[in-house]
Amino acid sequence: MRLPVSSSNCDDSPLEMVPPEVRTLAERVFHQLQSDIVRGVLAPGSKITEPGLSKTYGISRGPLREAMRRLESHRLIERVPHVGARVVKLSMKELIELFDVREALESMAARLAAEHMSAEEIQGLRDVLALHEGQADLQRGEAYYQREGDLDFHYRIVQGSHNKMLMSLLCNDLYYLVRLYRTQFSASGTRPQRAFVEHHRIVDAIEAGDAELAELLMRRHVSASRANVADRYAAILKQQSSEPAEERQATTLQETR
Amino acid sequence: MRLPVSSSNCDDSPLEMVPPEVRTLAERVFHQLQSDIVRGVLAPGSKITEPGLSKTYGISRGPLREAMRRLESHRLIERVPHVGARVVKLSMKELIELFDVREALESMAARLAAEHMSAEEIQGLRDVLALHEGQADLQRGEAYYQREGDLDFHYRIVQGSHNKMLMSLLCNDLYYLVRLYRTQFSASGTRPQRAFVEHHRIVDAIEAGDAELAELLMRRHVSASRANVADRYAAILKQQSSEPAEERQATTLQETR
DNA sequence: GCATGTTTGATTGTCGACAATTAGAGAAGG
DNA sequence: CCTTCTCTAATTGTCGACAATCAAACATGC
Repeated sequence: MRLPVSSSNCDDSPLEMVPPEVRTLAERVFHQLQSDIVRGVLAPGSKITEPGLSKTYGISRGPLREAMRRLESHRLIERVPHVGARVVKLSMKELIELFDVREALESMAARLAAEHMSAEEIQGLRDVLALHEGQADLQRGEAYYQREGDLDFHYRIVQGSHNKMLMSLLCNDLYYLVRLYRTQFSASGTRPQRAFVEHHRIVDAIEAGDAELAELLMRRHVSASRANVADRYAAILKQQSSEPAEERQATTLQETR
Repeated sequence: MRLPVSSSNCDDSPLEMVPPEVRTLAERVFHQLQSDIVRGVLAPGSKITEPGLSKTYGISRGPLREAMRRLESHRLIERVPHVGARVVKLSMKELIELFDVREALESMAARLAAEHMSAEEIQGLRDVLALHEGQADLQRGEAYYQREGDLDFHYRIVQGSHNKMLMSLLCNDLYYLVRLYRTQFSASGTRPQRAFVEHHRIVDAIEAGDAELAELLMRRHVSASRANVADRYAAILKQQSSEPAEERQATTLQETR
């Protein structure tokens, strides 16, 4: 039973140009697990057992444990020796702390981007914005915006900083957590439009080479995003406490696997 | 042959109150490797093989590979599939990038510390400073200062931020790299005294609850430290290029193991 | 002599089995 | 009925062996 490990992996390239470094089983299951956690297939707080995953993904426990160790380092799962592992579940305090760190790091990225981004990279940024402009869900002001496109935008700015350490911290350590909770607390109301405007202002500052302004605008942008997420988290908590309380697992999809 | 893995581990506690979570082999060898890398026992850039380490530490390759995967996530070693792993070796550019990130993160920590630190924690900070005051090597202005004590100081401020995400990033991801290179590029000349004064100013700001000032001072402090390290790195590079070039391994201790 | 192809040795990747530890079910006692 | 203890089942930690892959040494041909 050799069920394909990368069932949701989009690049079943015909062959040639084998994916970067997805040749080893441990690599594949790592990315698969990462994706499953971020997408909510494995609910936050749910317990994961090695034999279970081993059977699910059709691999032995060796590579699986290595993948889990990496996920642990990236803060996507939490392990207790001799007990087991659970998918991480951030409290509201922790979620806000995450955004605080983002604020410091991304504002720095914006400053560096204003100093170092090439004309081509800036054009790429503009293209991303233009793409969002035409998106229907943005006009409708629905929660759909901010799902992936927003991260594309932030990704590109981080890349534009040309600071590998910064890129690694944001893209490998923080963004997966952000994506994990973005699904639940995606912005709504007038926030998407405002965010879109803020993105434009930031790109303007970067294009003008105004590092100080880019940093300031990005700091405000992330701060506003944090406020939005905090509001929605509080609203969900309130709604939960009004309901009698049956499982207190909330907004998750499934429990075990 | 059950040779004790933690030969350099100082806590052979009689028993009772077993160390936090150092019960599993993978944990022990992880900390051991981390220590050996940071202390320079395993030279930056040197290749490390699994059978070699496996024999050195007297454990099987299973737990060893898990430890290595964690070290990889923490950026202390670099792996290439099917090829092997090497101890990380930062270029001057990467080292400066590391300090840039430190600047952003630690200045944030200082700001939060000014807002959240308790009286006891501030007193602890003062104690650390008082301890340094009496240290002989500080007066002599030698390179010895800045080895561990400086980090103690920074550790405490990061703790004082009360932001777990920030603590994790700085203490688990960045400080080990900082310590790895601090040995080589430790400050000298008038820098130690100046750093000491800067530390005092920062604590004053924190005690006064002046978050903005604490942030600014910490930003300058780390920035000055980066400039110092950059100077010394450049000096070593220059000295190297004048020497004919025999191994270009430079400032390392040993090659393989 | 240099480039190319082959072989060999070692290292990495993967697997299955066994030992150690834990958490929960169930029995015994108060 | 609750507490405590024991025991069992499942999970985690560890090990040794086998297969896949790579790098360098060797040989061959031009």
